[in-house]
Formats: sequence, C-alpha cells, structure tokens
Amino acid sequence: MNKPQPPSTSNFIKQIIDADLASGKHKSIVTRFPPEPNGYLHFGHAKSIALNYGLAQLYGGKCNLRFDDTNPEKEETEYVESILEMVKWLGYDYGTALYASDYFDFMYRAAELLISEGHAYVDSQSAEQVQLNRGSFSEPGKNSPDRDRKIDDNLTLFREMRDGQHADGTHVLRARIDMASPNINMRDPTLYRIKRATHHRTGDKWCIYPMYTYAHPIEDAVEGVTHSLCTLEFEDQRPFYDWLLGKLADGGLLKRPLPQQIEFARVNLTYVVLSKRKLIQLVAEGHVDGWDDPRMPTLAGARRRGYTPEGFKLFAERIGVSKANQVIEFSVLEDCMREHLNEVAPRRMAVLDPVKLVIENYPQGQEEMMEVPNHPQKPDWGKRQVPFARELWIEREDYQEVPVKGYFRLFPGNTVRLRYAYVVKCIGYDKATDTVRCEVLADSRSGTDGANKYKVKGNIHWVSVKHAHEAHVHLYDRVFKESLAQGLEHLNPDSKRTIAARLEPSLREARQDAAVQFERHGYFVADSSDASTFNRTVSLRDTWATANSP
RNA sequence: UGGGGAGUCGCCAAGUUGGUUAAGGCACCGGAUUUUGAUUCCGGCAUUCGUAGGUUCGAGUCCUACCUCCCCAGCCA
Repeated sequence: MNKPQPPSTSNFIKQIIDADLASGKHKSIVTRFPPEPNGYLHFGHAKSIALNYGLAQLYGGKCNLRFDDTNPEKEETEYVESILEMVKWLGYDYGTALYASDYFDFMYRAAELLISEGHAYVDSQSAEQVQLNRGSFSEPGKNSPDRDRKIDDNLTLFREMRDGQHADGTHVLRARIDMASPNINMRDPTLYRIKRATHHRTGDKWCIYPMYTYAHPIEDAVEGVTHSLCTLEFEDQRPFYDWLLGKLADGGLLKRPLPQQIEFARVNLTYVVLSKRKLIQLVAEGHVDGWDDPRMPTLAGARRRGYTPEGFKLFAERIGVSKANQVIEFSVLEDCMREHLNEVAPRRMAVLDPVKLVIENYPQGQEEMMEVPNHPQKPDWGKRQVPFARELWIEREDYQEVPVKGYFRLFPGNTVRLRYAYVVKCIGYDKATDTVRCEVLADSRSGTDGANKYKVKGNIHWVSVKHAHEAHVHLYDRVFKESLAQGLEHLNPDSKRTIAARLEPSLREARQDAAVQFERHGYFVADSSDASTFNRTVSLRDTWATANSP
C-alpha cells in the first residue's frame, strides 16, 4: 500500500532551521532530548523525542540523548535505564547517552568566571528571605545585602561551599542581573545550591549542585546543540538562557554561534492525564497495576498494551507542532495505532463472548480443516488450517432472537456465512442449553465453486468447541471517563475487564511482541508478563455498534 | 496586578513579504468495492480566520482598541 504520503507541512521550527541554514549560521543542526531521570517516559515525551530526532533526521543532523541529572535527590539509575530502553524501543539510535553531570567541572569553572567578572555573588540570606526579597508580579524585588560582596570574598565563599565548609541552605550562588526586572526569572536567579546528597553518578564528589536554569544552557552549548527545543513554560527563561551564554562566550569559555532555545506547546490528550503527580497517584493507590500497566500513558505501558513505535511516529506527525495549546482527541492516537497495526497484524479468529452454535445437519464427530488466509489483503502471507466441527463458539452478539432494524447476522430464518467455512441458516435458539440452532446449506463450503451462489450479508467468525484454546483476555478502556480529566474523581471504574475467551488453536503459540488482529474485534498482543493472556491494544472501528448504541 | 505566550472548521494544522475560489490530516456525512458492519476507493464538509473599528482597489495577513485562554514569584525541572 503506497498511498501518497501527506505533504510534510511546514512548521515554525523548520522555518527557523531553514533560515539558520540558509544564512550560514549553522552548517548542520544538533538537537537534543534531555529528560531528567526522575520518572518514566510518557506520551508527552514521545512527541518531544519524535520532534527532536525527526528534525535531526530530516536535516541530516544529530540528536543527543542527554540526562539532565542536576538534582540528585530526585534521580535514580533505575529511571536512566528505563528511559534508555524506551528511546531504543521507539526506534531511535542515540549512540552514547550523555549526562549533565559529566559537565559539573565545566559548570563550576563557568561559575567562577561569572563571579570573577562580577556577574554572580554568594547570597547568605535564608531561603525565606530570598523569597521575600524577590518581590511579586506587581512589586520589584529588593537587593540582597550580599549583592555587593567583594569578588574575592565571593570566590572564597563559593570555594568553601564546594569544599563542604557550609551547611545545606546557608548560602547560594546567584546571578547578578536585575532585582527590578519585570521578568521575575531575571531577578538574580539561583545558580548553585548546597545539597549534601549522593548523586547516582558522581556519588559524593559534590555537595553543591547547579540549578536547571544555569545548567541547561551550558549543557546545550557544550554539546554544540544548535536548536534547543523545550516546552512553552520555559519561555520566560529564555532571556536568562541568552544572558548566561552571552556572558560565558564573552569570557571566552564558549564559542559562538550559541544555541537557540525554541519553545513549543506540550501535547494534551482527552481522557488522559500526564502530570507526574497524578500518574504516581494512580500507581500508588492501586488504580492501575504499576507503571507499565497497559492503561498507563507511559511508554512502558504503551508497549505492553501493544502500541507501536510506528504508531507513535505517525501520531507525532499528525498532531504537528506549534505554540498553541493543543488538546488532541485520544481517538487520534488510537487511530494511528490502528493504521499501523492494520498493515502488520496477521488475522486470527477469537470469540470473546461465547455462545454455542450447533449445526444440526452436520455429522456428529466430523471434523474438517478450513483454509483461512492470514491477511485477506495480503495473499502472500499465506493461509493456515483451522478446525471446523458441528459445535462452534460464536459471538453472543451475533445472534438476536428478534433482530433490530438493519441487523443482518443470525436470527431465526436468516442465513449467514461462517467466515471461511459454510453458509448456515438459523432455525432457532434452545433456551435450555443456551444454544443457537442452525443447519448448513448444501454446497456452500468456502473456496468451492458452489460457495459463491449464496449471497449473504452476514459474515461471522467462529471457533470449534472441541479445539478451542481457552485464554484470558484483558479488555482495556480509558482510565478516565471525563474528556478533560483532572483527577481521581473522574476515574472510570471499568477500565479493565478480564474475560475468558475461546481462541482458534493457532493462538496457542502467540509471540509476546507480535500483534494479531482478532477479526471483527481489534488488535491484540500476548501480555509480556503472562503469554497465555492477551491484551486488547485497540478495537476495530465499528460504525454499526456506534450507530446503534444509546 | 507586572511580564511572557496563544487564539484559522468538532480536534490538530498550513497560510511569512497584503492579491484569483482559506492547504492537508483526523472526525463526520454520502456512495462504491469487500467472505472483517474492518480495510480500501470516490465524493461532500470554513462566503470565513477571537471581537469591534480602521487603512487599502484588495486583509487571516497592516493599524487601533477590546475579549478569552495558558505560563512565571522552588535553594524543582
């Protein structure tokens, strides 16, 4: 299927890059994906990853995977490993992962340079005083009494801070900019704090750690990042980003051209919550079964659910990038997954809500093998043998005692085709045994010449009772029932249902990473922690059901 | 309240220097094909660009005022 690709549309970031390349400011581009290893990656990160790596690929540049590990209290190796694994799963080759902590020495030297040139000072106010003196939206801040400390004294104090001679919280290094700036981020932001915490990589080497605000621009510059893409909430930070890098370049520590920070809107999805606080709550309070629960909007959960990297890439392209706050309908993500899965998932038959069907004129004890294509649109995928017999499981909703208008499946007197097998006529339903009664029509076996003379609208799947593989199937629904879910009060109590299904025998050997389509149902994968159960990734579109639901 | 952003079809999103009928995708609605009420295919889907004025032969694009929404006062990122 090589249908025309949608024209890759322009966006404001590409335009900036195009201009920078055209003007000769950069010969090639470098982007970066800079997670803090303090949690698990989620759908929002997938957008950022696709954006950064996608741009690098498009322009023949490169994208660094860099851990922004400047706050040892919140970061752990476990998260580093999980992030690495998920980026790889998404299909991006990050080469060697980089760490902000590898630049701690450089950052320290840069801080001394700033102090030496009068651009930074050690502030010995308490945190409360600092906050008080910062002012507010309507009032300018007040200068710290330490703001005019002598350079040498600043240097001495800062070194003592580094050497562990001062207690946590007693001093802080601040940039010396403008306490009256209308942009609060420019009111002498904090650069370094004293924090006696063991870092997951540098151990106890340091007891002072740089703040994000200070560290991030330096990380970008050191790596030669050309375009530093981040989310909208950092817009107010950009003046400081430029201020810092400018000072360090003036001081000879950094080379121009300097990286440019560009902000874009983060993605929001209906029925999904992405804030770390709320995700933690879901896990901690047991509303889901862990961070990789298939209902979680984490990449680990997505993988287990059967979502695919290709689906995420499609999603990223489809939602685009801009500065307007986007709230994407969750169905867009689902549709992206369907689009990819439709191409790669072999078809199988599975009855999820079984009711017995008996073909009364089919010989007792007789069995036949039916030839069933693995993908009707892809004959080269071959066929498989599926056993057929007198007693079958069919879907309960494929029979109606009194059919609603437009219903063309089984009801007394109607004929349907048992997919890839025979055409049968419904003769009734036996209440005592909960069995749908049918008789097979002569000469109607699928694949034979006679089969085509029967024109039936209904076409239902089945599984032989005798040969059925019984397995559990998890049916997942959205975790939140409100489209703009805020919290637990919007929880969907039925987000997970487990059913005992009857599967065609070939499903006994399902691979855990291989998607299959249960025909007329949706896409499923064997669960990664329990291969005998299947997870529903996403259902098929069902215009009949949606049109007939209340 | 000061500062920084954003407002184009139900949801995204092109539209850059003002110039014929406002891209495209998703959704939706028709219709065709179909042994998945799936897929695929074909057709339809904004006299209008947050609002109100103004400039102009001509404005989503320029000017003015206003409205709405988001972000910022961590020694978090």
